[in-house]
Order: sequence, then structure tokens, then C-alpha cells
Amino acid sequence: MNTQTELLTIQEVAEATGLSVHTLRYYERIGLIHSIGRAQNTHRRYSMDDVGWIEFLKKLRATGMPIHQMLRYAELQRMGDETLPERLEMLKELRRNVEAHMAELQEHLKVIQYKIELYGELLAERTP
Amino acid sequence: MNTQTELLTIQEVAEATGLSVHTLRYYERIGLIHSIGRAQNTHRRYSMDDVGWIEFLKKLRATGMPIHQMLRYAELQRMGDETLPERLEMLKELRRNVEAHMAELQEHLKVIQYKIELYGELLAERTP
DNA sequence: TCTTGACTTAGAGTGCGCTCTAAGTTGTAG
DNA sequence: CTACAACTTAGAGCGCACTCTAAGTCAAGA
Repeated sequence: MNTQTELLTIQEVAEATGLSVHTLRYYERIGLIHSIGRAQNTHRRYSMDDVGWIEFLKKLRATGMPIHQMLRYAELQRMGDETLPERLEMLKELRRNVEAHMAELQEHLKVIQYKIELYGELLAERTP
Repeated sequence: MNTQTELLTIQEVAEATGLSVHTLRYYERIGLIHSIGRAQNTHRRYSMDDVGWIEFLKKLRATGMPIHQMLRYAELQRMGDETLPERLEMLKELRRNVEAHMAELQEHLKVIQYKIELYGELLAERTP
């Protein structure tokens, strides 16, 4: 167990989040993650809040939000409550995009499904 | 109207499919599209079958299939009916992947939805 | 004391999927 | 006859999101 509030090394955060240590440092460098606290030896020590934020970032990425937009969101977050409306708008736009993307995937899935059935039938004919 | 079976120029196909002429030539170069017929002046002339294949390629891409797999599929297609089983397997794998991806998006959508509601409430408090 | 290994930084390199450029040919309009 | 637009090729370049390298620091264990 750790000192007070359970601080994690970059290795541990990499394992916990599935991001590589390279990516964690990269995200911090570009400003996606605010400056992480350091131990006396300059090594990073991540708080649980940090890990929570990283998990949220992962979700944004997985929904297809480009890094520059995530950067904007992170910036707004750091600016405090007066940026709530803009962040809300970003999330709503993201929701629209994800819903549209899912609808598109659904359509494509139908075509794939159709082709699978067609191929199945053709195969049944060839090897009766 | 064109000669016999309505052949299209690369420009026309670009407009019809939404791919750029650059991308159309690129796809042909790497083997995603078989060699397109030429007019006397060496200019490409696309048949309706060609356009249909390109539309199918677009769907594969839109579902996230990487180019190297699409290449494999195109290769199998050209090899004829004895490759039906492998193509069927590829399509089934694609279906699994798309379904998994959609499920993941659905989960992320929930989190986004939750945050949107949370932010909405916070905003309502701040500006009553 | 020495080695090992986990960390640090700045910056270079990679893979993907295009996207663009340069230089040349061709066919039609004026 | 000339100008122009649309095409052709081979190959270079680009944006994104990482991913890796080199060189250095530091702390703990043999």
C-alpha cells in the first residue's frame, strides 16, 4: 500500500488504463493531462482523480473525438465552471456524432449480413 | 449519354462515390480495384460493376476494415468461387467486430449522456 | 562499490490512408 | 494552329496519433 491517498507510478497507471507509458507521457506533454504530481525523485505519481480523468479521455478517443478537440475540452475543464456551457455543447455534439456513426454502422451491417446470407446459400449449392 | 453500357470517367466516378480521383487511382494502384478499362486515349472508363465494387469497398472501409484486409478480400474475389468460404469467414469476422464496436460505442454513449445530464443540472443551478 | 532497472527529457521515427506534385499526353473549342 | 482542360504516371509529402530512441538521473540490492 502507498503513503496517503494511494498514488500510482506511471507503470501502474499504464497497466490500469491500458495506455502505454509512452502515451501517458505524450498526453501530458500535449496538455491532455494536467501536470502530474512528482515524488522527490521527479518520478510521476498519479492520483485516483488523475486515473479517472485518463479513463474519461479514453472514452472520448474511443468515440472518435480527435485529439485537438479533447485538448480543447481539457483546457475548458481547467478554466473552471464558467466553461460549463461550452463543454456541454461539445458533449452534445459528440453525442450526435456517435449516434450518427452508429446508425451508419447499422446500415453497413445490414449489407454485410445480406452478403453473408448470400454467400452461405451459394456455398450450400456448391457443396450439397 | 455514353456509348454502350454507360461508361464513366474518373471524375464522374469521384462525384458518384464521394471518393477523390486521387483515392480512386490509389485504390487501383494498390490492387483494391482491378485494372479499369481504358478508352483509346488511355483514360479510365468505369463500368457500373466497377462503381458497385467501389461502393462496397467504401462500406468495408466505413466499418473499420483496414486496407490490407480489403486487399485480401479483393484478391480472393478475383480468384473466383473456390474462395467463397474464406470470404464468408472474413465477412463474419467483420460482423463480429462491427457488433463489438457498436456495443462499445453504446456504453460510451451512456457515460456521455450521464455527463450531459449532470452538466445540465449544474448549469440550471448556476443560472436559476 | 557496482550494477540493475525504473524512471526522466527532448526529439526522432513509424504506420496508416490518403493527398498532392511534376511532367507529360491527348482531344476538343475557338 | 493554339490554347486549354482533363487526363496519365511515378513518386514525394502530409496529418494523425502514437511509439521509440538516446542520453541521463536516481534508488535499492548484491
